[in-house]
Amino acid sequence: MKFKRLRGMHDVFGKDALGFDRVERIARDVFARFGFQELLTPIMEEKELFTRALGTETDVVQKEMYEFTDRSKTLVALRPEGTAGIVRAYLENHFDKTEGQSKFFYSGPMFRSERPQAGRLRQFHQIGVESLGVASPYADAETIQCLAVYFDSLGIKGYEIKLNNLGTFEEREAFKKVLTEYFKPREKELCEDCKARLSRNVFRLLDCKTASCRVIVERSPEITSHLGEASKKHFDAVRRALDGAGVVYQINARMARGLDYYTKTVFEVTHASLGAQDALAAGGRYDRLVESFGGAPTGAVGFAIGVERLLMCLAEQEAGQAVSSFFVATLGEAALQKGFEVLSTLRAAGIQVQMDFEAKSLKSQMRTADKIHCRYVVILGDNEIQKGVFNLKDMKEGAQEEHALNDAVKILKGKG
RNA sequence: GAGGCUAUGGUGUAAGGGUAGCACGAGAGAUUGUGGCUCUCUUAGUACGGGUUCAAAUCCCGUUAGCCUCCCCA
Repeated sequence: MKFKRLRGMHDVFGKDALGFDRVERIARDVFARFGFQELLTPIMEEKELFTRALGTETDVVQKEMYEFTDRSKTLVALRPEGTAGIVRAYLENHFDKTEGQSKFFYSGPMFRSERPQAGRLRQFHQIGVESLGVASPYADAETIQCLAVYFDSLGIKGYEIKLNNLGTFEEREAFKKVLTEYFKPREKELCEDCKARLSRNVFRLLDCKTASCRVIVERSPEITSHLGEASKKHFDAVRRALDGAGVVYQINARMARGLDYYTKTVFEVTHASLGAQDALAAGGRYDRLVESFGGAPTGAVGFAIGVERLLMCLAEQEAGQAVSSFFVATLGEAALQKGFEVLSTLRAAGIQVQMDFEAKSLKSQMRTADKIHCRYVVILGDNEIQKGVFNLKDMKEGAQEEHALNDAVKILKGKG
């Protein structure tokens, strides 16, 4: 074959397509219950939007974005995540002026040019939620609870919610110094990766998997004890609210996030069955992002779920059931013509019905009907056409009845 | 982006220098216009490009893709 799909990009069909559909349907239902409205943004934006939002130093921006200059010489990028676009749309459509608070959900493809692996694709899908215009810790708790309720509704077992608080930008900068001062004298004992992380991004050092680094990390200062009063109070309030709502979580004081926009609350949902790419969803508060886009200081919190990873966690779903309940089988050219008419009439009446235009023998048509799990077959041959009737076979019972062609819609509706 | 492992009909697999085989699937048929079970027949493959050899699915090199770990993240 001449063409192949691009690396890290998948075709979705069959069981996966059903999974996508189910996951999105339940998301709509649950998110609506929590008051989130759908907001779909374009998959392309000015590149600058993402570098501003995510931070120029992040890997996502530095080496993973699909970017190009379009015909009008604008530097654009395929979105690597959903939040930046939502915040842009929030400001551009004046939600900040017309609504006290705005709660959105979205669903769609994201693009990151990484080396593919199970659970890591170049085009992947996220479903996410953003609450804008709320600084209250209850919004954090609501968001996290919404995520938990969603996973429970899908029937996902064994997921873990990890919670941390990174403080304000200022607190985080101050803590970065504290951390660097702690690790610097121990640099020689660190692994090669961590030596690099020390100057590039100290926070990443905290979740290093090397045993030797872990020993050092375990005794490192924790950010929770370096927070200001406001951040501490916020964190406590989030925890109390979650406890009150019965959401189970774990505090992980060493959890860092890769995107620069997070402030205060951050969280991550992991699942042990996923292997190396074990983050099922992640999110947090980003109180400075709206401001950095030129809006007023605006509290905001949200999360994104990796749809493909979610599907990997779901137990094997039932195989696809009948694509339709009725099948039209014909014999001969005249019947084929008549059959097509009947087919169209039935479909216009809202009945799910299939027909095989190629089949030669009645036998092969019956076989096809059986294979796609049709319960009833409408049989049309010259005999029937002359009498103005059709035969209806019940594939399950094996019984067969004759009815007037004019009553077809009425009869089939009664069976359906 | 780094290291490693892998690649045989549509799918799952066998053959480990000497005839590419099996199962499932798909298609047709088993007394005239009736599915499922059974039987028969048909279908279709060594990822791609080089090299070694009398001979390559098998050995070597490269490419591509997938997977695992790292990195990163959803």
